[in-house]
Order: sequence, then structure tokens, then C-alpha cells
Amino acid sequence: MTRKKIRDIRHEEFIVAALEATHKRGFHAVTMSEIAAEIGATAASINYYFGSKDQLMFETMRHLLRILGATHKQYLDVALDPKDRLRAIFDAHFDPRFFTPQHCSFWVQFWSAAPYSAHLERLHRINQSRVKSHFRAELAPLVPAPFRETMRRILQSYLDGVWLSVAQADRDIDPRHARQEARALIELVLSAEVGSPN
Amino acid sequence: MTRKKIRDIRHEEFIVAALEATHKRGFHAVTMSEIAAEIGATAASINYYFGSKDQLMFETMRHLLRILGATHKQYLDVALDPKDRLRAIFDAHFDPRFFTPQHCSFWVQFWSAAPYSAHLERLHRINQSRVKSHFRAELAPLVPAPFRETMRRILQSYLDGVWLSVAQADRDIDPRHARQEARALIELVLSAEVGSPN
DNA sequence: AATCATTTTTTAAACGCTCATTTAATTATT
DNA sequence: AATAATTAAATGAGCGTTTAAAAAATGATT
Repeated sequence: MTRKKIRDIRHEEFIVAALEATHKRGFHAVTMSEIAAEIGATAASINYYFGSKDQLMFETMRHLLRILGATHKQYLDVALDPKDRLRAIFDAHFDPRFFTPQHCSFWVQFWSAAPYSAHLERLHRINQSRVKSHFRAELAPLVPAPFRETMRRILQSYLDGVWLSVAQADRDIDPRHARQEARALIELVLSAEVGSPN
Repeated sequence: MTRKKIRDIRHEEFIVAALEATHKRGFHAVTMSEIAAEIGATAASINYYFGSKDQLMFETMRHLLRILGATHKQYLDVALDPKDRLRAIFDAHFDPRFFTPQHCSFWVQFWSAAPYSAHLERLHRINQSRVKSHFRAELAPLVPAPFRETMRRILQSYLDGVWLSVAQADRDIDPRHARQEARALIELVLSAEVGSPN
């Protein structure tokens, strides 16, 4: 019997509402009332369930991270070789379940606000080191050590950059295309002719 | 006679103050008083010179764009071949005069806030299409047409991503190193073996 | 040089508004 | 009847902006 408790239902609803409202109005501009209105509720009930606005935003980001983690795991489970495992990182980030305008907006704005809140900062650090170690692990069998860190930073910056430009909507959301370009970049990185200056 | 008018002096001072204060407190969190305090002035005088907080932030970004534009021009002036011209884009963005923690913070937060303000949005669109056409022009002699747009998006996303990760201070500011990695990426892109799937 | 009117620059204080949060009461559920 | 969920209204703090007055700079006239 998967009879959900009301508490869990509201939790989910408000998080979806926060994503939608943030996308519409911006991370800082959005108000409790706007978020609540998204599901026909009232600002006070957010505090009843989450305690504060900050906490709601925090939980919303954790929600995104859970989706990302689960999606990543799925791709890893079907990966056949090291290259597949590297692709899995991008495939997860660019999965249609994760790569949506709402999520992009929230994602980018949350991270750019993170350095100014100890609470959010912590989440950022955890996530960042998780992604970093994933990249390192997957690159290990593919790229010789001296170039590995450079390649990792290139891939990781690219990944961040895609989100940024999508959040600014000068690029449409197209998961399939995003994945395709990520693969192109992966090919470039893996085909690197070592040390060809000028 | 370079006797500056007080108006120009204050303009400059407040813009520097805005960069510093924003870096410390965050784009949205920072207050007029904090910015003014940065140079021992008072919030009201910001409005005297700029009219509003929004306008100050707007002018501050224009200031950054002017620095970037001038720096870029310098590099273009000494570029000897197409590859140099492509490098010039990255060299300008990663020039020590431009690539500072304060500028990074402001840069990233400004752009992520831009979609929610018509005023800022306009600045974003102008800048974005400027950068885009620069990339296109410089890539034209270097990359065959069918792959040019993909390569451009890869380079541009990478560029954005570097800023994002620097703003989050999980990567130290090191202009020389940033440039070096950008060159590595350029080499990758230019050495692309066309159409090598799987 | 000195005075004084005029303009520019600066500030302290007041204003008004928004918004997150709290409280106390109401409605729904068990 | 008791507990959980929800809300309307009150609270209070923070902030950008306005205003009116003070202070500083300017410059014309002795």
C-alpha cells in the first residue's frame, strides 16, 4: 500500500511549485506567496512544512540532486565500457527528466547564490566533489595521467557552461542535441594528440 | 589637461565599490549602504549619481564590458593568424585586468539575474550576440562549416563554465593557467578528426 | 584677497513598501 | 474528542528611494 502521507505529498508539491515559480520570477525575486499560489496554497503553509523559505530552496536543490543521482545510476548500470561510463555523466545531466527549463533556471541561480550562504555552500561543496570524483574515476582508464586533470576541467566547465547558457534561454532546451554535442566533445578529448603545441 | 570632473570620479568609484561589495555580499543581498560604505559615502549619493540601484548595477556591467572589449581589441591588434585571433577571445576573458574574483562574481550573478529584468536582459542579448559573432568569424577559416557551430558552442559553453566555477571559488583565479587550458581546448577543437563516431 | 551669492555635492532622517515569519483561530481529518 | 492542516491577519525588520537641509565648492564682484 503506497498510501502517501499528506506530509510527503505537500513536500513534493511545494518543491515542484518552487521550481516553477523560481523559473518564472527568479531565485531571489520569487516570494513565498507566489510559490504557494502555484498550488493554490498559502505562504504560511510553506513554513508549516519547511520551516523557512531558505529551507524550502535547500530541499528543492536536494530534490534535483536526487533525480540526478538516480538517473546517473541508471546510465551507469547499462554502461558497457569506460567510454560509456564517461558518457553516463553527461547523459544523466542531459536526460529529459532532469534537463528542463525549470530545473536549469533553478540550478544555475542556486549555485550562483551558494557562495553567500553557509547552508547552500555546503550542498555545493558536496555536489562539486561528487561530480569531480566521478569524472576522475571515469577518465582514469581513458586519458593518461598528465592530461587527465586538464581534460576533466574542460569537461566539467563545459557542463556548467551549458547550464548557464540554457538558463539564459539563448539556447533552446533539446536534450538529444545536448547529448550529441557532449559526445562530440568527449570524442575530441579522447582523441587528443598529446603535446602538439602551436 | 586631464582634470576629471567630480561626476566622473564618483562614477568610477561607485562602480568599483559595487564590484567589491557584490563580491562580498552577493548580487541581490548587497545593499546600497554597503556599496556606499565601501568608499565612505552614503546610500543617497548613489541615487544622486546613478538614479537607482538597478542603474548602478547596469552601469557596472557596462564598465566590465568596456574593459573586456578594449582588452580583446588589444589582442586582436597583435594577432598574426586565424588561430591567434581565436585565442584572442580567450586571452581577453582571461586577462588579469579582467579575470579577477570580483569581476567573476559580478559577471556570473549578473548574467544569471539578467533573464528576469528587461533592462539587464537587453545588455545580455547584445553581449551574447557580439561574442557569438566573434567566435563564428574566427572559427570560419579554421573549422569546416558543418562542424563550426558545434565547435563554437563547445568553446562558448566552456568559457561560460570557467566563469561559473571560478565564481564559486572551487577553482582559484589563475589567469595564466586559465589561458593555458583554453589553448589546450582550442588545440583539441582544431585537431578534430571529422566524423569518428563511437 | 575677501566677501557673498549661487550652484554642486553630501547627508540624515523620514517614507513607504515588500516580504518572511509568527500567532491565533478555523477547518479538516482521524 | 483530539490531532493535523490551513489560513487570515498581525508583526516587524530591511531596504530603496525621496526630501529637505547642511556643507562644500565655485565664481563673480569688490
